[in-house]
Amino acid sequence: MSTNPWGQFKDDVIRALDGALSRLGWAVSVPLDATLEEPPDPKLGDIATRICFDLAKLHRKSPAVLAAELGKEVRPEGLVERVEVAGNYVNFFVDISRLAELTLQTIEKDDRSYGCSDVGQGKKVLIEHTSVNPTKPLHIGHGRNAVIGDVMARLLRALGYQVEVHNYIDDMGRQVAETLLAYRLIKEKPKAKFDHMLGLIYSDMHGRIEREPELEEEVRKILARLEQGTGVDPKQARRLSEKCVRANLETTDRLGISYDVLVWESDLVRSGILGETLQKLKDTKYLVEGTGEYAGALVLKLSDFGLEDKVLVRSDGTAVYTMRDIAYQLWKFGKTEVELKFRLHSRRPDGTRTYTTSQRGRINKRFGRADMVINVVGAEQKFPQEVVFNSLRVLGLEREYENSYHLAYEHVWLPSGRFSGRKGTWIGFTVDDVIEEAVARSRAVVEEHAPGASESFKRRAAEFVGVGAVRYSLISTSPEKRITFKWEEALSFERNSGPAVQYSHARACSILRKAKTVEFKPVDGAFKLPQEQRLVKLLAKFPQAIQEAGLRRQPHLLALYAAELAVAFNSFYEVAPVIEAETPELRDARLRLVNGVRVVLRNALELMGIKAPERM
RNA sequence: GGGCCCGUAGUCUAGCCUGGAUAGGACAUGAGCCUGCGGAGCUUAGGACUCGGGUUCAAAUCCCGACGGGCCCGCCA
Repeated sequence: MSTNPWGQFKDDVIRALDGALSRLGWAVSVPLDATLEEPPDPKLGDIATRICFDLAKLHRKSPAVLAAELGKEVRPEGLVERVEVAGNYVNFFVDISRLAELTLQTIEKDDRSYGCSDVGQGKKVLIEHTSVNPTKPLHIGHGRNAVIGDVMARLLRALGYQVEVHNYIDDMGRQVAETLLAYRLIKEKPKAKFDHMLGLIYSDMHGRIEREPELEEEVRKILARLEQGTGVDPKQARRLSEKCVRANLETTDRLGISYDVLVWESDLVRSGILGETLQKLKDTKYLVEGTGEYAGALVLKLSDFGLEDKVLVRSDGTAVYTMRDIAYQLWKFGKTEVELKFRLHSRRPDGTRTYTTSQRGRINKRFGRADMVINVVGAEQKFPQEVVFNSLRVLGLEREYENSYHLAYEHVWLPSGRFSGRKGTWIGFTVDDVIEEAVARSRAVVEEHAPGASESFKRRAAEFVGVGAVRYSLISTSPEKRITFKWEEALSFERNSGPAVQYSHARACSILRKAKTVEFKPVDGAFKLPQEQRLVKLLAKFPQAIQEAGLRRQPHLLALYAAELAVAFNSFYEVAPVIEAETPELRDARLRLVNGVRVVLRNALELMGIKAPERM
C-alpha cells in the first residue's frame, strides 16, 4: 500500500501521459513530472500538464491543437478517472472514490506515522539551534530560532532521519565577561528568575562599562582569563552560565523544545579540538601568515571559493570565534581525532535526556558523526557560516561541505525597532513574558467556552492554547522575512492561528466522540460535495507537505498546510452533517473522513510541537 | 565601494527555486447565515504583484537597472 496517496495519483498521471505520448510517437525533452501543475480551479481538473507548450515548438502546431490530440490519446488508469482538454492544457481528474478509499485506509493503518516516510533512512542529521549567550533570558527573537530549529528536527525525524539536536553555549564571550563583572559589582540584584536577573544586571552594567574605562579594562582581563582558563574566573563564569542555561531550559521546556546535547565553548576549546583543526588547516595552502595589516595573524585565503579572506588566529595567538565554529563543524561530521566528553545534564519533563559536554565526562561515540548538519543561525551571519562551510572544502571534505546548511532567518523586531540586550529593549518581550501573556489571554477565552469545566482543565487548556498560539506565530512566516512582533498577531486565536487548528482538531474529536463508533466500510461514491472532495485531496497531500517542508527546510509550509486543512474542515462542517447524515452509508463515510482529518491535524500539530487537544 | 536578503490590497501573508489558465489565504471594512455534530465558525462583496527596461508565444516568478527597507564586508561575537 502506498504511503503517499497523492504521489500515487501523480505517478498514475505520468504513466497515462507517457503512454499517450509514446503511442503518438511524440518525443519530449523534459521530465514529465516537471510539466505538471495544479489548475487554478478544481473544476478544471486536479493535475494539469503544460507539456503542449513544449511540444508546440517541435511540431509547429498550436498548443491547443496538440492538447486536443494528446487528450484524445490518454487512457485513464489507476487513480486517474478522466481527462479533459481545456485550451492549451490537458487536465487529469482524480477518481475521488478510489483516492478517498486509498487515503483513508492508509491513514487508518498508519495512524501516527501517516505522513512519515523513509527518505532520510540511515542518515543522521545534526541540528544546532537556540545557541543563546548564557547571560540573559530568551526573548521572542530567540524563540523564533528555537521554534524553527525544533520544527525542523520534528520534520526530519518524520522523514526517517536520525536527528540530534544541539544547543551551543558560548560561556567564553564578552557578554559572559561583562555579566560576571556585573554579578560581582551589583550587590542589590533584582528579584527575578535567574536568567532575567542576569539580563537586567547586564544591561545595567553595559552602560557603566561604556562610561568607565577601568571597568572596560576589567572586562578585558576577565576575558583573557576565560581564554587562558586560569584563575577563578573561568569556573565562576561556567557556574553562572550553568545556572542561566538551566533557567533558559525551563523556558524551552515550556515551549516543548528539547535538546540532545549542550555543547559548551569552554569544553570545546579545552578538548584540544581547536589545536587539531588549526594544524589541519595549516597543512593546507589556504591558511597562511598574514602580511601588511594582517602581520602576525593567521589568515584563511578563500578567494578560490569566491569568498573574502578571514583572520582565524589573532596576532596575540588567540582564535577568533569563527575558528571555533570550524572546529565544531568538523566535529559534527566526525572529522576530528579528538573526542569530546559527555555526561548526563538533566532529564526534561518530556522525558528527553539532555547530555552536556564536560571535562569530567566520558567519550560517547553516539554523538556527532552526522551526514548532514543544519545550523539555525541569524541571516546576518551568512558570511561567517560560509567561511565555516568552505573550510571543509579547504580540508578536502567536499561531501561535508555540500551537506552543511545554514538555515538563515531574519530577526524578530519590535514596532519600536530591534531587540537590544544592551539597551534592555527585550524587557517585557521575553519568551517567558510572552507565554505568560498568551496563557492569560487564552484563559479568558477558555473560561468563555467551557465555563463549567474543572479548574485543572482550564489551566491545562490555557497553557496549550497559549503556547500553541506563540509557536504557530513564530513558524508561520517564511524564515527569510523579518517579523515585527505585535501582541494581537502573536496571540491570535482566530483562524490561521495555532489555536484555530487545535480547535478544528477538538471539533473533529467531538464529532467522533458523539458518534461513538466508526464503521470502516468502503466509501464508494459517497463524497459528492466539493467540501468533502477538497478534504480528501488535502489529506492525500499530507505526506508531500511534510516532505516539502522538511527537504526544503521551510517549516512555515507545514503551518500553512495545517491552517488550510483546518479551514477546509470548517467549511465541510457547515454543509455536511455527519451524525445526522441523510443515509447510514453517508454517515459512515463522513465519519471516516472526520477521523482522517483528526489524525492528520493531530500529526501536523505534533510536528509543529503544538498539543492536539481532544477538548479545549 | 563590494555583496546578500526583503518589497504582493488599509494591515499581515502564500506563490518566486522549477515562467503557463481568473495571483491563494488571513485581519480589518460592507452585506448575509445562530431553536444545527463545539459560532475560536460559515457564505458573500470590494481591494494587491515598488518602478523602468529586457528575454519569451507567455513574467509576481528569469535577466539588467533604479527606488524603498534590512543585513554583511572586524585581529567583535
